[in-house]
Amino acid sequence: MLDIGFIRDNPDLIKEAVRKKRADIDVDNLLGLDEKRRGLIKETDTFRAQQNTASEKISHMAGEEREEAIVAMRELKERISHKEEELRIIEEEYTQLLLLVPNIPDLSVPDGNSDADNQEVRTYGEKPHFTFEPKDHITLLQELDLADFERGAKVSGFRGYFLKGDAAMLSLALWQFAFEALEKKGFTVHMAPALVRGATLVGTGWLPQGKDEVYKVGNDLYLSGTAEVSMMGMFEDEIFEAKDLPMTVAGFSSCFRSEAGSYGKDTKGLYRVHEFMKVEQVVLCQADHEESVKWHEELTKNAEEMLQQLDLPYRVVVNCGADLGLGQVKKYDIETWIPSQQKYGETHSSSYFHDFQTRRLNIRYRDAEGKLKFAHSLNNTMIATPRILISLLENYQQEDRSVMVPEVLRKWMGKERIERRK
RNA sequence: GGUGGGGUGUCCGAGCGGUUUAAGGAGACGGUCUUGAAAACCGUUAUACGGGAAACCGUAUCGUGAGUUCGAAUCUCACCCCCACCGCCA
Repeated sequence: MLDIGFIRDNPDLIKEAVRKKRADIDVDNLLGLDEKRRGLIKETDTFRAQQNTASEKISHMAGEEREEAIVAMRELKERISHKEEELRIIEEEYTQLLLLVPNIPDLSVPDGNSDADNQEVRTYGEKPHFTFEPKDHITLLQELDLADFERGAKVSGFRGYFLKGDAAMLSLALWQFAFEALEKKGFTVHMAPALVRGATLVGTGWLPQGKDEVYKVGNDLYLSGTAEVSMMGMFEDEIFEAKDLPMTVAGFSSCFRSEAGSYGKDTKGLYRVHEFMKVEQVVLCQADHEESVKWHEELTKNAEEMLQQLDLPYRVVVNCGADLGLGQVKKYDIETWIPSQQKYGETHSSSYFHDFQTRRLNIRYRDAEGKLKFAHSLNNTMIATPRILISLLENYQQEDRSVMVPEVLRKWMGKERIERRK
C-alpha cells in the first residue's frame, strides 16, 4: 500500500506505475473518493466535537435544563449517525481501491507485457553436453522409481504427487543444505506456518487481488503460497529499534497454489504443482532505497551461491513491469537450466517492496532521531522443491541411467549416485 | 469439544456510566544537587487521521466489531486471542 498523501501529490507517477505494471485501477476515481472522504471526516469530526462539549456540560446540569439539553442532543446524534454512515460507505470503497494501487516499479525495470519481455542480466555455468540422449525428469523419476504421480493424483487430485526414496532424501538434503548456508550468513531459520489469516495475506499484498490463487480452508484461514507471508506476518504491528535492523530470517514451509489461470500449463511432472516446499529468505531493513537495493543484490547472491555450489547452470533475469507483483519495486527471477526443454525455468524469485508490505502490516522502527518509520521488506527463494529436482536430476543424469548426487549433498544422502533399487 | 479466568499506555497495574485531560508504580530521557556516580527531588514520556505555513486545534484509539446512552475503558451482544483445568489426540 502506498501513502495516500504521496498518491495525492504524485498522481502522474502512480498512473505511470499502473501503466507499466499493466494494472487495472482508476487513480482519478480513488483521488475523487479521497476528497469526498476528507470532506466527510471534517464534518463528522466537527459534529463529534460539538457532541463532546455538550455532553460535558450536561454532566454539570440538573432538572429541566438537563432534560432539554438531552433532547437537543438526540437530534445531533441522529445527524452524526447519518454522516457516519455516509463516511463508512465511502471509506470502504476507498480502502478497497487503495489496496489495489500498485507500488512504483524502479526505473531500471524494463517495460513489457509478459514474462517474455524479461531481460537476461547474467548467466552462470556450463550447460551440460551429453554423449547420449538425455531424458526428461519425468522419465528419470519413473525409471529410478523416485515418484508416484498416479497415486499422487488418487490422493491429492490433479497435480498430486509422491516423492519416493532418494528423491525424498534429496529433498531433505536440499533443505538442510539451504538452512545451513543461511545460518552461516546470519539468518535465523524458522519452520514457518503455512496456515495464515486473511489479514496476513492482505498485508503481504497477496490479497485482495489474488484471491483465486490462494486456497481458503476456513472462515478466515488460508493456505499460504509461500513462507514469505507468515515470516512477514510474524512482525505485524511491531516496532523495532534501529539497531535491530536489518532483520534477516528464513522460513521453511509447505506452499500451496491453486494455479488458477494456468490449467493447461505444465500438466505433467514436478514443474507446476499445487503443493510444494520452500525455504524463503526474508529481510526487514531501514527505510532507505540504497539499503533495499543492497539487500536485494545480497538475497539474490545467496540463492546464486546455492546454485553454484550445486553446480547447476542458471541465468538471472530482471522482470518487466507487467511481470511484477502489486507491491514489488523490482524483481529478479533466477532460472535454472532444464536440458530436456533446452531452456531455463524459473526456480527463484527475488524482490523488494520498499514499505509497501510494512505499511499494510504496520511494521515500524524508530530511527536515529526517534521518529517512527515503516521498515523496508524483501524476500527471495533459497530453494524450492520439488521444482529444483527437475534441473538437478536432468543435469546430473548419466548414460548408465543413474544420477550423480551433487558433491555438497552427499553428506546427507550418504551416497554419491542414485540408482534404481534391485 | 467442555468449564473457568483474562486481554488497559514501553512494561506492571488501578478503574467498572459523566470529577479520567486513563490513578499509582517501574523503565527511559532531560534537569537540580554532586569532584564523579548513586540516592533524592523536579519535569518529560503514545499512535493514527483531519485541518493549518507554523504554533497549534479537532477527532479516534483501553483485544476486534456491532449495539444501548446526551455521554462507554466501564453496560449488552458477537467474534478473536491468551491462561488454567477436563476430554480427545500426532
